[in-house]
Amino acid sequence: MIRTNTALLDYISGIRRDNREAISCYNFPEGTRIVEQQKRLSFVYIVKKGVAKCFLTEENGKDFIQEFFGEGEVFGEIEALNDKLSFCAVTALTDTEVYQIPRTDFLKLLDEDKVFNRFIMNAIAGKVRYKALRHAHNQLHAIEENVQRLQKQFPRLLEVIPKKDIANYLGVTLRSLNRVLSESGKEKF
Amino acid sequence: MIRTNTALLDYISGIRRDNREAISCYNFPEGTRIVEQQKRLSFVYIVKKGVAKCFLTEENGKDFIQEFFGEGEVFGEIEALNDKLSFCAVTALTDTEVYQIPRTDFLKLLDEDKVFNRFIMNAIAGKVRYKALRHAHNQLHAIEENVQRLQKQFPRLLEVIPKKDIANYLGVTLRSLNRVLSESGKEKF
DNA sequence: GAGATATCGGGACAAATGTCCTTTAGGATC
DNA sequence: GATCCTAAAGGACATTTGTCCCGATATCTC
Repeated sequence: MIRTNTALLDYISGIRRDNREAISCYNFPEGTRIVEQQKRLSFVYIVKKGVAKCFLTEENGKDFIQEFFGEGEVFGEIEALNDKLSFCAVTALTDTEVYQIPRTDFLKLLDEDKVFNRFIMNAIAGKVRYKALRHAHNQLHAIEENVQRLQKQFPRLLEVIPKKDIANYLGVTLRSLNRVLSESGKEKF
Repeated sequence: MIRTNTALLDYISGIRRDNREAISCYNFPEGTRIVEQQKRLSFVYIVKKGVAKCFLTEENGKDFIQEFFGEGEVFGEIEALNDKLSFCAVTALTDTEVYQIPRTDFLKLLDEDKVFNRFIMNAIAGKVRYKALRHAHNQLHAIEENVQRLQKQFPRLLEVIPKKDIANYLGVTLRSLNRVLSESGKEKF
């Protein structure tokens, strides 16, 4: 649910010690936007601290949350590779620090640093696997089971993430989420 | 919907001319199973000819179709990278020929052949992007709009793919799919 | 030809989910 | 204090989707 990749974070921190001019670090206060949807991206980002949400707004105004990015998660790498416009926006859910790598430097690193290459390859592969399992579950189960799965993965869910975001992550309305939460509570009595 | 990657297919065909011992080619008749779910995979596959379906069976017995693989699509690469069990099964929807690359040769190619590395990186990145857009749309629109989107992407849809598979791809029941198909037909009169 | 089996189509009803609307509460701003 | 946001909670109702049927049709097998 909140994805992390501490091995990648450690590695990029190490690279940065030798390469300070290429990799910069920025702070985004809670609620601010890090990446816009449908823009050309010049950078690849890696979360150093905090949690960001990555989401897509459809033409009907509804949002769908792709992932919550925690420490070490990379974003912008898909766009750097395929040279298309960003298909998601990213905003800081808490105060968030990110490493920012210019696209050309990122591609050069991929090409010249085999360890980095493998880290990124694994990160992207992880996204495929995660999405595959998540969406299969979401499509084949009722909201209640999907919520329970999230709570199991991440018990502090309701304390940390606004309910509207949880609903948007599950692809349901806030009303429906509230309903299953209160009803599954009742059943215990 | 039916994904293809002819550039990768051409490239792998070229590699195979110099490397015939590593990359073999097999034929799978319609309906046969190429990969099992929850198994350790020893190979990475690239579709040479035909269409295969990649799907996941949940513990409640329901299937969810992840992708239809057409020419040049690669599968098994996620498992080769992360060394986990397969999370999907793959069966031949039509008679299907595949190139089969032993896992160790695949990883060696990734490491030693920068062009191949980039092809695979782009292929996996493409899967992330495709899934992100697809699932956002599916979660935020009604079945009818989702079917229309598929028909627009792939007009011969209903002639080529069994309805049950289309329903499983959309994560809905066959009954619901039939309903929206017959009702959206009626509205035109 | 009789008996399996698979795909397709759809009726009737049940259950899940969405839409719309009202209320409450707290924080921010002027 | 008045006003404006935003998040949360939930009632009432409409719509969508699923479940459980039954029947038709085609193919394959013995």
